[in-house]
Amino acid sequence: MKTKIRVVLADDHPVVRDGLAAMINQQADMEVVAEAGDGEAAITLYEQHRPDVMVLDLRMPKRDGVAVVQRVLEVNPKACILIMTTYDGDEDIFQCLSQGAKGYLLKDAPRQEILSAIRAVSEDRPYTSSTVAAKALQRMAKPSLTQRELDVLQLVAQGRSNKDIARRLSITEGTAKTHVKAILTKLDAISRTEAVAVAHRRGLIHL
Amino acid sequence: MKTKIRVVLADDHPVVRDGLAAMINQQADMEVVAEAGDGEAAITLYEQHRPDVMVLDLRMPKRDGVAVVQRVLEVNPKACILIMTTYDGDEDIFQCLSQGAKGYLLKDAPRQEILSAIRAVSEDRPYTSSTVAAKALQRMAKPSLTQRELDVLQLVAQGRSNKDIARRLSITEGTAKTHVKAILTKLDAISRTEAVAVAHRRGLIHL
DNA sequence: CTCGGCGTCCCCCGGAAGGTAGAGGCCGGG
DNA sequence: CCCGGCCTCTACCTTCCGGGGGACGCCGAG
Repeated sequence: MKTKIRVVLADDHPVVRDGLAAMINQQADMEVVAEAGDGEAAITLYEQHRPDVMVLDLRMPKRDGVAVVQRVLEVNPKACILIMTTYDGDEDIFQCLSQGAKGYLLKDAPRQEILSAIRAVSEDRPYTSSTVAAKALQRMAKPSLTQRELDVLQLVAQGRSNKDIARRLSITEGTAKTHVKAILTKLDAISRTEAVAVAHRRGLIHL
Repeated sequence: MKTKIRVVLADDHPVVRDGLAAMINQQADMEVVAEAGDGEAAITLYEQHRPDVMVLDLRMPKRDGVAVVQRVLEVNPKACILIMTTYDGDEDIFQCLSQGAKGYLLKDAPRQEILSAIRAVSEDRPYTSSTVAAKALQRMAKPSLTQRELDVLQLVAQGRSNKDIARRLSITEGTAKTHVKAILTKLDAISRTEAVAVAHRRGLIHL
């Protein structure tokens, strides 16, 4: 038999780590070599162990998944990273995937899917669950917000007025309104409140 | 040795169920007798197995935690239910606790806390993690929304205009505005968008 | 270089939102 | 029984939001 697939886990919930570890160690062809509870530990442990696969939660303390992917791929561009998160429709997913994460899974995936995703990624084959693939296509069609618009959107989501947003971003109220208008158009929303709802659904913002 | 504490798990993530099951079955004094992936199964399995403790996720398909708590306590008012969820600041928690759930935990709790919570609940002692207890006290001080206001809030959160809200609830626009005003006052928000942000933070609404 | 996207700024205007100040009906608890 | 909370409705007024334009400098891709 070949050597086992060495896996590092990163998730802030001990319960989830235990679950994955139990699931993985039960398999003959893979084993967990380390577990991290936050983003920084994840990076450290990756460098220490150089595992074949890293299973990564998107939402973590200290550094989120996106930052970890970025950093790890800087160190080792061939790293095989499997993203695992609770939410679909999350913009962060696409950031991770376009940055080079090899796979993406939802936490509510059945055991079998999780395991085959790990195997796929370990062989450098990309794995993306079909629901996510579908979302990706939808997303392509839709206009994306600029960085500045995301800044504004963030403040809009906090309930700030245009005037308030302008003050915080050191621009005029007129400019703030221009950005808000652009956001409304791109998100196909009638009011700022609806824009927030849509943006949240798409994972453009995290409340 | 006494008979083991018999536990039923209910969570929609296979990974989490595995993690809890592994953690629990490793203990000498407890065992998992059944696992449910949604609310309906949870109810069925409870009635079938009559476990000493039921560990319940708040967010589940088909029936959410609140409904399950209600139903199970109807059948057996002495049922020991431990709520376990990802989010704090969630209004549902208080509904569950006031309906008779015996304990509440966050999913990011360490192993030891989870296990001792199960033991406490199995002996009919209430268990509430300190962070939640603190929130409960804060909540007491704050004004609560009426049912009608929650209805309106739900629509506000979807980005509906006052006129739209009025139409959907079969009331006049003026009345809708009255409700929105009350919401703004109670949530201490300046604009409807801020109200949505606050309400979401407090778990009054789920987007 | 030229074109397009981005960020910044400006105008006008109608309509929606939010603040103020009431008032009547209905129901449950003291 | 009467008080208080809730839901409903009303009118007036100010401010803000959102739709429609147009304009400028900057920068990077073609």
